[in-house]
Amino acid sequence: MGHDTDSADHDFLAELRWRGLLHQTAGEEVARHVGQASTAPRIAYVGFDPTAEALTIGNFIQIKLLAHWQRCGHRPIVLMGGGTGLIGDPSGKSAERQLLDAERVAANVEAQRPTFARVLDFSESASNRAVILNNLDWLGPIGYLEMLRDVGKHFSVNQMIQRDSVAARLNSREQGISYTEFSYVLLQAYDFLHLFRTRSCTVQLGGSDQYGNIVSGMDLIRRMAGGEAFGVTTPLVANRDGTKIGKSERGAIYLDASRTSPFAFHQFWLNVADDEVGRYLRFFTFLDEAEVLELEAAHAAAPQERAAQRRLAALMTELFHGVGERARAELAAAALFSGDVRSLDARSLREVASELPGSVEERAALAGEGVPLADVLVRTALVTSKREAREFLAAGAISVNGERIEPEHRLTASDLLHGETTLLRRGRKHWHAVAWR
RNA sequence: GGGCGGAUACCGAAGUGGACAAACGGGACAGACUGUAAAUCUGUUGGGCUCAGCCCUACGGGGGUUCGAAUCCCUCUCCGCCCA
Repeated sequence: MGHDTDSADHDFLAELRWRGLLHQTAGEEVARHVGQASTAPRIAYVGFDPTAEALTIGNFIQIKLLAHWQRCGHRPIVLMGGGTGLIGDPSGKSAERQLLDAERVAANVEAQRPTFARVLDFSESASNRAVILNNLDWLGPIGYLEMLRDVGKHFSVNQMIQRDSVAARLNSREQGISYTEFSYVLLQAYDFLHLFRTRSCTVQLGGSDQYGNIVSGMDLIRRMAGGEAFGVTTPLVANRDGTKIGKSERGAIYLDASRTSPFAFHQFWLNVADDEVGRYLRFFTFLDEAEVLELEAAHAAAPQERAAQRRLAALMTELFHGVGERARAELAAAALFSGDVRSLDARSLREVASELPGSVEERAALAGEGVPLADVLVRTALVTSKREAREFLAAGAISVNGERIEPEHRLTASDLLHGETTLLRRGRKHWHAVAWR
């Protein structure tokens, strides 16, 4: 099999197509512009909305779009919406957005930066190295009159109100749409124009909800610069049942270790459903088609091995958290899911415990009769009330250090691992580390 | 502006003076079985306690009638439908 993903003779659209990441293209002969080996390297951008300080695996698809672009020999631009983030894109939103203040947006832009470096090549030596730009740099200084006169002139309100995202809000009595959000498309179109003029950027990539914004930018480039530009969108990636990818019961999965621990991140991928794992491999990893097909075949032959999920989890964790964290996550997973935590040595135990939610308890409470387990449980995230704690205990859902215990169990010194920690578990998957001080 | 109907737990939805922390369905959580899967079966699903029992808070908000109110009355808010 060819590991030729870095070579420039790869066809970007074909790459997206087999992965199921190609939704629509916009522009005449887009395939010729971006596709073949014979064409010159092109420049494309994706806009990112800095409404959160951390990116989720949902955002990763868009970053990955740029990565494929780069691996096909083209040059990617990450456009942080420091300016547009102050306004808010109405696309795909059913309610008016909360406006963020400029400092918040600036902070988020900075916080997101390192995540991009994990996926894109920013090295000086690369001829097609990625760059990060912030549209506040050009949207900030622009004057209102200038915007209305030079850019607004080219937009027809008649067309703007036809757009689904706008029409839905216009027809909604409760929500409505503010003039601010209504005008959003001018800014994004202007971004594209600006990048076309200053960076020779001719392609905008994005999710399918960005199609309208992208086409508006292409129009503006034609009208104001007499140039030709193109757009490529990805489908909305969702699970087969229509639910959003990347939501666990604890909320979104972030790419940043401060929001989602490497262990939780690893677990997320490991728990992908059988009938989704093939799509996940295509969507999220850089494995080539032959490797994916091979993994799928292996998985179909022996689903209980979950080779596909393991590979997926390993690749993703390594990509965002590095080899060391991946190894730690795998070690922790092996110990926790076998339930065999007693055999861990002190160092491994500490590492495993550090991957889990934890709390600190008074060591003195363990003396003599000890402390009722239920009382300790309420202070963990495993249960929400003492009543619930009793319920789980009665149902046999709670184990201490990997072993089932009686509902009336009291924690004593004998429940300490290496004299310092007790690992509690609810059900199969929910762990909590108690440190005794 | 007028008329009618409605607001019940995470969601849908019963209940129309006491046996209601509230049927039923979905969801969620847990147990069994498994592969950290799916399906299936079982249980739980407001909070507290000295836990086969007791106590507190709850049926849109506020007030009232009554020994007793999710249920009756007044009022406010919001939603739906019809008429202007």
